[in-house]
Amino acid sequence: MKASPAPGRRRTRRASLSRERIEQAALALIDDEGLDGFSTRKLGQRLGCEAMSIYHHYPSKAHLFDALVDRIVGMAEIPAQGLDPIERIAALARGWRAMALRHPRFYPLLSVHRMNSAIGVGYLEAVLRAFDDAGLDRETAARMFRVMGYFLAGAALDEISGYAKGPSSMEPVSDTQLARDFPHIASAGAFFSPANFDKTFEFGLRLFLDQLRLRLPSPAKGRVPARRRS
Amino acid sequence: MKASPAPGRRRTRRASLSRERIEQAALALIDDEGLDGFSTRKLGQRLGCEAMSIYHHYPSKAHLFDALVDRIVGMAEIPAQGLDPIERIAALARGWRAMALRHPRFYPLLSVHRMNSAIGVGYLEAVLRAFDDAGLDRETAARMFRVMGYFLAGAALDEISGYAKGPSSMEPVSDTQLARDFPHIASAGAFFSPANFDKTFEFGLRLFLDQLRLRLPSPAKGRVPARRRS
DNA sequence: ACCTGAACACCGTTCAAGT
DNA sequence: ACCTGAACACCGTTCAAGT
Repeated sequence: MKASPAPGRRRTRRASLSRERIEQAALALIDDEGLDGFSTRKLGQRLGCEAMSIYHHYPSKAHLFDALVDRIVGMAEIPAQGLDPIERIAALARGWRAMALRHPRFYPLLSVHRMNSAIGVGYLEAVLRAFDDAGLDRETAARMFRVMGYFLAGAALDEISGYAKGPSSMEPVSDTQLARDFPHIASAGAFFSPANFDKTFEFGLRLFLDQLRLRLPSPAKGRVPARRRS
Repeated sequence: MKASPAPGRRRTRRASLSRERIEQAALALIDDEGLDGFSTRKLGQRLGCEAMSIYHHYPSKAHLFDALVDRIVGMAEIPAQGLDPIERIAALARGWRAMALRHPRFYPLLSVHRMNSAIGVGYLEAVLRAFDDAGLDRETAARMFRVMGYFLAGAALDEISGYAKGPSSMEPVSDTQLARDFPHIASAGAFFSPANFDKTFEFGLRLFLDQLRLRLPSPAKGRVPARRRS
């Protein structure tokens, strides 16, 4: 992990630059030092080249980060289309969360990123298709899709900021003040710990899926839903 | 709005610096130019002082931003405690959203900020108290509180990135490709427009409140719920 | 106590030049 | 085609100094 030159073949001078190498090194740098710790100069250092060499492969840092978004979103699991739509939706939700937690330092960027690349839209298409396949009308499917996305974004951000120290530094409330002035928060604190992230996520997902089932036109239990026109 | 010196009294040399003035100018700067456009030097320019003068009032930029978080969260409406708990929860949800949209360029920072100041925890306390007052057991109250927070965070971020151009710049999917390769997204696009933000938010809020009512021990219709011990 | 100004160690990116 | 190195216009922050 220390830019070991791998002295094998002689054709590559110094493991010449490529999008693949750059993106992997960029992701590793962000995993290690966070978005604030990232810089093109540090990335160049890891790659054994000048910072400016990167600009031959990406027109700007923003474009490199766009590529990272695609790479990470592309890692999110998409269940087979033959499965039951509700099962698919649940798997997509859990897959999104797993993807977010695989690169927690990067996720804050993803959470404000508009996913309008082919890979991003392709992922969203797979999710929305599951809602359509479940038998919801178009409007309900679209809104349920959106609401689940809200839940997923918020859950990921909460879990990530729950792991990190966070940028807050002013006057954190002490435990004694918490118990005295904020009794509800104090007594619920145990449920907000990282050990509870799984349970809270599954609780929220079940809540959502319960409402989803209530909105289905028929029970559709175990039935293969017909593909909608087009 | 252009640093007009307001030539009134002669006691103040040049409207001397204060936390109040600094924070208001900082917020205005972020509203105008976004978090990326903010810098202590630009802020000094707006205040008619050197950038370093700010450091006499805050130990660092992070501390100034913490103060802005408090200031903005403090603006979120907290409904009177006498109201019905479910009404309170709905008002708190709408109030959070309104607060987020009042300073959309700042909200991305708030979304990853740990709210552990007295003001932040005080706000969370008011929200969680409403869930407890509704009659839920402690664990359900804590998890419902968290899940609503997830929904609110995701909704705010989606609406904000829906207004802005966003950092994405690579190869946005064209409308013709969208219609061809991503038919579900294409036909649902109308429901994702800013004009639909209100409806989607209210849809999600109702979905959540419906599940909340299902979990209440008794209908509790119009009844004033007893305060829980302590 | 409150503010200044030079300085330091960083950024992303432009540009002309090297191979 | 691919990479370099100096340079430019920025950052947040330290520090010694001014009033």
